[in-house]
Amino acid sequence: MLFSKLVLPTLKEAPQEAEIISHKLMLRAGMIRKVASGVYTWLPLGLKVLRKVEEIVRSEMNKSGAQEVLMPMVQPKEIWDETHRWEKMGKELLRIQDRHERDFCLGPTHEEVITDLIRNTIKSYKELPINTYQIQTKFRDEIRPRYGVMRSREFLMKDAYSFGVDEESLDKSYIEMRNTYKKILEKIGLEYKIVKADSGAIGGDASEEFHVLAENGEDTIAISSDSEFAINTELLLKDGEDIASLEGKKAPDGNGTIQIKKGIEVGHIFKLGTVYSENMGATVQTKDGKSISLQMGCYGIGVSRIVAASIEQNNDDKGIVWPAAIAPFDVNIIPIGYEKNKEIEDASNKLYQELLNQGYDVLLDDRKAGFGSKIKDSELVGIPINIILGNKFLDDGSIELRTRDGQESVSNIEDLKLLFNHFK
RNA sequence: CGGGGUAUAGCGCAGUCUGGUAGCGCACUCGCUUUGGGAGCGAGUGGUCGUAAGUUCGAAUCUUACUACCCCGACCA
Repeated sequence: MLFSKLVLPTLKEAPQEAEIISHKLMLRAGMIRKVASGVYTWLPLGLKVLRKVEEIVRSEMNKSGAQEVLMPMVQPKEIWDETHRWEKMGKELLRIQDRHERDFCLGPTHEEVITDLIRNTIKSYKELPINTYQIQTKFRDEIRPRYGVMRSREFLMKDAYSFGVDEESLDKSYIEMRNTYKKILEKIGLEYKIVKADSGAIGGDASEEFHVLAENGEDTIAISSDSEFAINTELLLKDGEDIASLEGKKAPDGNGTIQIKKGIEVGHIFKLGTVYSENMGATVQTKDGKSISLQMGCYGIGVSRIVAASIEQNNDDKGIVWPAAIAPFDVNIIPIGYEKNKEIEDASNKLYQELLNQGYDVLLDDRKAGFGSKIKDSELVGIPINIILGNKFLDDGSIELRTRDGQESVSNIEDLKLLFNHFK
């Protein structure tokens, strides 16, 4: 009735395809299933987490004053020719043709589309600055997809593009996004580091990456022992030098020594300058009637990658330990003898409704299964709070509360409601 | 693309060396008994052994080609 089997299609053993912990746990917890290399279906449980991350990102972006748009995934060759990226991008750009043999690509990023929109829409400095964003599926035909949704070919990304009249305006937008990204990662509850980075193929001047710290991270970063400064080691290494040799050396910013850590890049912010606006003729008129190319910035967050990175940073031998803000459910009600005992069934159903009404995201595990399987699954999937109704409830009305981090307490149903009421 | 590996039921595996027509655990279905840490008993369902060709009386097993997937490198949110 309340419980759909598709919510918990858990696996006792991880499929052979998975190597790292987050990938294994996402498969075991029934969050994702592979369709092709680097291409995944999100199951209900995984999608709930993905949507929670997405909502936090959206809400912080909106607070920053950015405007949400939705651009197409399929993009015509013509605009990519204008920036010469149709040539430059290589095989990572998945090219397709329509029935008229016109060339298109699946969007790996959207600088061309957004710049096209802005040049046709914004004509005066008075309408600037502006920051636009979207949360949308990207496709990059990665040389080697791996680690499940950590490095997939199709993935969900929030990409934002700012436009302003001068460098000062760009700086402001950049700082605004930098602060917004901090808020997003803090709200989600991840340990992260802002890292000086190479701006790569997208081009432009300055750029910084946001790394979630985790042992299995693909990037290696050098952190100053005595300051907030961090830099991607790919910028530090000279030819033939290995990463280990950096450890303990003087930090690049002069504050203490270098500590080496592994990180997962979940965000990247760039000052693009006028590269795209010059190529595509995105100009506005200034106060004194001069025509100038727009100063652009672009800011990306890997929404689906954050889900994997969160698991990579927060897990134990039992399974996933979600930060509360993005857990698929807040509470799991575990009845023992649900289908056999009317008293348990009624109490569970009632509690489920009431918590739902109070605004909690609640699951009722009404499967015909023993306590062992239910609690194991709950721990695997990482639901922060479990409410157990069993023999003790029948005896004297007591209910057990058990958190994912192992704290147990006993209560009765009225006190429990008061407690939950208090927290909401 | 270079190097390494895997492919047998939904998942994990054995069987391959030494050819004889496919098996185990979990899951699933039915029945009864169970229900506070992945329940027990009984009865079942499910596989053209990745694909194609070859060798052979006979191929999961030997040969060749191909494909998919995974891992290590360059790319990236």
